[in-house]
Amino acid sequence: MGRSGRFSADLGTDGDEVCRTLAMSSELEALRQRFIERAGQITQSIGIGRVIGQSFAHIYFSPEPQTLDDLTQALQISKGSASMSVRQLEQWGAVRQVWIKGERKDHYEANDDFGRIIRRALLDLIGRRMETTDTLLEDSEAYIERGNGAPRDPERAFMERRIKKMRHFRDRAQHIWDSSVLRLLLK
Amino acid sequence: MGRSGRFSADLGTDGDEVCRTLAMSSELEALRQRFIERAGQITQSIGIGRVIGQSFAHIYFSPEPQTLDDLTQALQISKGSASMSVRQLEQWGAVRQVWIKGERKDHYEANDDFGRIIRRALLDLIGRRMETTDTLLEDSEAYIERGNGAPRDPERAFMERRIKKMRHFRDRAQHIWDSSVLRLLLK
DNA sequence: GAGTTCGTTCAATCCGTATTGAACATATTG
DNA sequence: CAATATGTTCAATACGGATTGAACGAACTC
Repeated sequence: MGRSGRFSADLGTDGDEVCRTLAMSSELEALRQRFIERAGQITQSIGIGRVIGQSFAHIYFSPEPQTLDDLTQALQISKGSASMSVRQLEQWGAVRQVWIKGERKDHYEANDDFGRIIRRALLDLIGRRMETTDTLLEDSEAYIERGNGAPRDPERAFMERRIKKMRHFRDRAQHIWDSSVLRLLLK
Repeated sequence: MGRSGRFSADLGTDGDEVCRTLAMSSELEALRQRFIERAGQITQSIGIGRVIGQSFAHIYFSPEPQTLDDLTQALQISKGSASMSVRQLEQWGAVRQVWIKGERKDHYEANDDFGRIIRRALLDLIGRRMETTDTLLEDSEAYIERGNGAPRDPERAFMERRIKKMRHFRDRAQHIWDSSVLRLLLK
C-alpha cells in the first residue's frame, strides 16, 4: 500500500495535503512566515505585486516542491493569482517545474541562485524601458541638427544644451548598466 | 512702469504669467511636452509617482526658474501636489531654490548633474530597505546558533541551508551596492 | 493690525492596478 | 465519451497609494 494509499477513497476531501509540508517547530515556522511576509513587502514596494514575493519565498522555504494548491492554501490567494505569479517566476528562472512521478499537479521548486534571478528580472523590467526613451532623444537631436543654420534664438540654444546633457547622461547610464551592474550581479 | 506693472489692478487675474516662459517654436514645445510626459511615465513606473518626474522635467526644460504656480498651470496639478513634489525633488538635490529680487514666490531651477541626483534618490529609496530585512536574517541565525547541539531533523537542516544562502547573497548584494553602483553613478 | 499672498498639511477622494473567481481550455481517467 | 482534475484567462472588483483642495500658518504690505 504505502505511497499509493493516497488514492484510497476513505480519506475524502484533501487528506493527502497534510503530508506536503512536514510539521515544523513553531518557532521555525514563525521565522518562515516572517520571511514570506517580508518578501511580499519587498516585491510590493518595487512595484511587481505582493504575491510574487510571497510565492517565491513560500517555495524557497519549502523542502518539497510545491503545487499551485499549496500556494492558494498557504498564502490565502486565489487560483488565478497563484497561476500568474508562478508563471512570472518561471519566466525569470526563479522557480522551475519538476515532475513527480504519479502526480498530476505541477510541482515547482525554487532556484537559489539569486544573482541570476535578479539579473533576469532586471533585464526584463528595466532593459526595455531604456529603448523607449531613445526615440524621443533621437527626435530631439534630429530637430537640432536640421535647424543648424537657422537664426539663433536663446530659447533654442537653451534647449540644445539641455538635450545634449541628457544624451551624455543617457549614454553613460547605458554603459554602466551594460558593463558593470549586470556583470557584478551575475557572478 | 515696466517690471512693477504686475501690481496694476487693471490686469486682473493672471496677466503676469504670460512672461514666465517665452514663446517656443511649436515643434520645440512639442518635444518639451514629450520629455515631460516621458519623465512622468518613468517615475511612475518605478513607483515614486508621476508628478515627481513631470515636475522635474518641466523645471529642467525651462530657461527661467519656475514657481509652484507655474507647475500647477503647466502640468494641471493641484497646489498641494506641486508643493510636495518640489520638496521631494529638493531633498534629492534635483532642484534648488533661487532667490529672485523683488519676487515673493519661491523659484526653483534644476540641477543637471544627474549622477548625483540619482545617487541621492537611490540611497534614500533603497538604502533603508536593506536594513529592515537584516533583523529577520539575524533572528534566524540566532535561532540556528542557539539550537546547535540539538537533535537534527531534516526540516531544520534544510532551513539552515536556505538561511545561509540568503545571508551569503545579502552580504554580496550589500557589497556591490556600497562599493560599485553608487561610486560608478557618482562620477 | 487687518488684509494679502504663498507655502504646507492632511483627511477625503479618486484612480490605477493587483487580485479575484467564474468560465474556459486541456489533460487524464475509467 | 462522460466525468474529473488541473491550469489559464480576463472581465469585474477591491484595495492602496497618489492626488486633491480646504484649512491653516507664516511672511509680507500698507
